[in-house]
Amino acid sequence: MALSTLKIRVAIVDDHPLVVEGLKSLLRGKADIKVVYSCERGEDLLQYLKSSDVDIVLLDINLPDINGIDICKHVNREYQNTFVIGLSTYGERSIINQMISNGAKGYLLKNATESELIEAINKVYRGKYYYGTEIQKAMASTIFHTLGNTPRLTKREKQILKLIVSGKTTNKIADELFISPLTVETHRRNLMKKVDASNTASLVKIAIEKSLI
Amino acid sequence: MALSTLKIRVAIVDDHPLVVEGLKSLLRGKADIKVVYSCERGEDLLQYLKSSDVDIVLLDINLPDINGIDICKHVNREYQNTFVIGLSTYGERSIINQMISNGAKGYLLKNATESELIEAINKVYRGKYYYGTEIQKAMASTIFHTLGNTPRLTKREKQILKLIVSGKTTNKIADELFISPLTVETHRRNLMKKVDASNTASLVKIAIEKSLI
DNA sequence: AAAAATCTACTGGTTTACCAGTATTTTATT
DNA sequence: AATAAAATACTGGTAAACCAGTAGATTTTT
Repeated sequence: MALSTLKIRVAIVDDHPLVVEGLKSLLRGKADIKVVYSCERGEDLLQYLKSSDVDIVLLDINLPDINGIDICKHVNREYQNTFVIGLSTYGERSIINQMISNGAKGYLLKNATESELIEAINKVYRGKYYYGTEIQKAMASTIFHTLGNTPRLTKREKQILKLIVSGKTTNKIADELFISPLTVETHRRNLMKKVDASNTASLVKIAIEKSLI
Repeated sequence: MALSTLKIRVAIVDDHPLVVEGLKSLLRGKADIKVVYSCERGEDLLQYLKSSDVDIVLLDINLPDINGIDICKHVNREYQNTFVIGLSTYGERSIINQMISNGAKGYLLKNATESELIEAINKVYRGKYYYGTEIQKAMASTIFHTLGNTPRLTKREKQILKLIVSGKTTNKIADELFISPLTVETHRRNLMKKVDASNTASLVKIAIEKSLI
């Protein structure tokens, strides 16, 4: 239908040949999409991009040489007109966050449907974002689970926890709340006991993780 | 088209009458959706739910009496067949996270399009998740921005930071890495300087916030 | 081969956090 | 009014973190 020059140029990077072939055959029938390149290693892609233009990179996260996150960062910095759509087997939230923070405009699980893939490519090509239903679900469930089993904190405890997380010391907190530092220390101890933390570091980690703040 | 009993029963909770009217008129034309209730306060909704069945609650987050997050939690716990779709003006990530963690199956910004709203109601009614494009975009951009201006950490620093965040003390880290505690302390100091933290608490906070780990 | 960055380790001192137990006062809950 | 929960504050001690400066050894980059 469309002229060759108007087609969306897609590059595929994945170390599983089966996945590459699957994606290729899925996209072969599409009039406005053209797979212009595919490879198994991240380095190969970076090499290819030096001499050729690509609109969309379908990028596996778990590559043998460099990790997908670094490639994403590099592509995003060097090529303003090339957008990355991340691909992975599991929807691990930390990875998704890192991908997004490094400029990935879309993200799909490998079991995404054909229509999701097509929609992702089209949306991202037009400058929008796209996260597959499975990714959204994974994000939601991960959030849901990491937040389960949340201990109940009192009003004062929450208040003090916030101040601890913000980096204030016991003495400063006491000053701010017009109470004795010894009281703050007691609250601190109770907080650690409630969330089962052995020191400030894990207290803060858990507070953020379970969004107790 | 569909019988009255098969329509999706929607309740609207928002303290801006204009928004309520807007939503109502948007949904009035839909054959398979029926707005069965609307109110301005969260308490009113909870009262209504005691005597009536509702499939979907369109819930504003910034309510005058109780906050939306608590209502969401309550509805989710008490009524297994009632699903909540959050509504808010801004896509603040912390709020979205809290909503999801309290069982909201969908989330939209108030400037969502008609088709987004309809799709959200239908998907959530069928047990799926739905987050509007604007929400996804807001999430992505918030993540992107909170992660901007990230200091570069060395391999060793990252390794030690991970162990600190996981709650290990300097001595334990030294043991684990077969180096002197004094070295670990130096790394610790350098880490704090790099991310501009004055103590462990803020170091951990920043590490998680900027996903340096 | 030289320069820069990273990792390593030290001295010597101050501050803050952590542990355990107790106990009074204030605020909700029944 | 009675009970429970939360907030307050203490003693006395140990452990860990924080601060500043220095500096040799190793690895990476130029």
